[in-house]
Amino acid sequence: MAIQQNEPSPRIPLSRERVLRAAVALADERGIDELSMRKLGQQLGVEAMSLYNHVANKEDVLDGMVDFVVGEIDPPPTGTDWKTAVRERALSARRALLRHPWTSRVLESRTTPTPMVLEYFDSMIGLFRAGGFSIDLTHHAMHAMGSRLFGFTQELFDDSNNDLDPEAEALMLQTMATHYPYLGEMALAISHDENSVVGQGCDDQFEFEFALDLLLDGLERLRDRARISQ
Amino acid sequence: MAIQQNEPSPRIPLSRERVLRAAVALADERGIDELSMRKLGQQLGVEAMSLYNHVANKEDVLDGMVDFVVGEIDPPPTGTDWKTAVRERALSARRALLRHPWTSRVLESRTTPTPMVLEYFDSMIGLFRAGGFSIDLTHHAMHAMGSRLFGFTQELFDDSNNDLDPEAEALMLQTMATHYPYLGEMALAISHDENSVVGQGCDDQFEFEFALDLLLDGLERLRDRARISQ
DNA sequence: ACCTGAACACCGTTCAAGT
DNA sequence: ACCTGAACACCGTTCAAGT
Repeated sequence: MAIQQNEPSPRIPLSRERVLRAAVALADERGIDELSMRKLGQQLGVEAMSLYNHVANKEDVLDGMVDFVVGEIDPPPTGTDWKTAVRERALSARRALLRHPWTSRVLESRTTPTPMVLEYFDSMIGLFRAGGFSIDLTHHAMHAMGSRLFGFTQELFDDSNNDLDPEAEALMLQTMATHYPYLGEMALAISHDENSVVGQGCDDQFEFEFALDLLLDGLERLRDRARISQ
Repeated sequence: MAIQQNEPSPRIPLSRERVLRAAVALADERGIDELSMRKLGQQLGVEAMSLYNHVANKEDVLDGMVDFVVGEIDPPPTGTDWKTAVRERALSARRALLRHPWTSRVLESRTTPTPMVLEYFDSMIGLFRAGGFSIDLTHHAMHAMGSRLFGFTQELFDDSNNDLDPEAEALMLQTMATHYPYLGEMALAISHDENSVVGQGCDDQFEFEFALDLLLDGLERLRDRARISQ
């Protein structure tokens, strides 16, 4: 005979999973600015301090929330050409972000990408590579996909807050290559000089102009086509 | 005989201008997370409460900070073709945002664009129009410039938090058209049906796919060109 | 092992009181 | 007209204390 209670999910024990789910739900309903550890605890019928048994701190919660959304992105379709595969993936990502509109702002505040985010990028790189793109062009393509052309290029790997020594750096690159083969391949190709670090060797100015010119050229072509057909 | 003091800018009276300058400097040096009304006051040698004589609240400060950065973007060059004009403008915007890296995150949190931001968009639209782009293609071009293709389209005018009645809406569109001619032209063209509001009539899904396909087609072209030349 | 109460060092903002 | 001190309702987080 189960005892009925009005409390939200009363008997289910707290867990990281449950905390993150509640955080996503709260942000979806009330906005990310309304998310606080205290309100999150309240939502789970628990004091805020209890959350720290399942989660390191609020930053950890935010990381977990991003992972939750990234986890909702469909895996790349199989048996199609690279273009529809990349296309479907980007559209699926867009749908996930539309379901959780706070994600882009939270993403912008993250300093280091989580494994899930890296996995998403890695598989996206894999699609380009499988489509016959050179490492170099794939690299530019990835930057172009993420850039905002009103003045801002999203840096995938911000190397400015990097306090690792070269050996640790090389080791990290090594282990990364085993988990994210395409990311590793690209990182290696980009930084094959002495002081090589992941993301260094990215000429962000070049990448910005690459995406910008790709768009401008495409737009010009469309304009001229419209003129001719008139 | 001026009296010397070590206090930072002691005799200069407080003003909105001075508050915003200090806010930008503080965010540049210590990061946007470190910006608080209390620290901002401290930086100006004043209690936090004094700031409220020159600024409505913290949101107002953030709006002012964005305007400060947008104000640093160079005016569009004259006497050049549309492409170099748009290009120079985008590159200038990028330089401004690189000088103040917190801007993109603050921009993302703004709900309504300030007049300065509108002016920036308006003049950008003007460049496309002067370059012979149709209103329609200009509209798509503007969306494409601002979109982030990993899943997120930046909405220039988020109409979801719009509580104006149709008459007020029409009046706003009218006054907007006088201040921002190109924006007004476009808004009018987009929403020429009954329930017309600024930004409604934007098929965001279409815009996202437009930018995405423009990039994918361009990338394909580059890949094939690289293959041939090899 | 997990949850709590009290406490600490912070927030943004209001308001009556000072000059 | 501008600045201030005290106060309010919030934060994230620590830690000793409870079960």
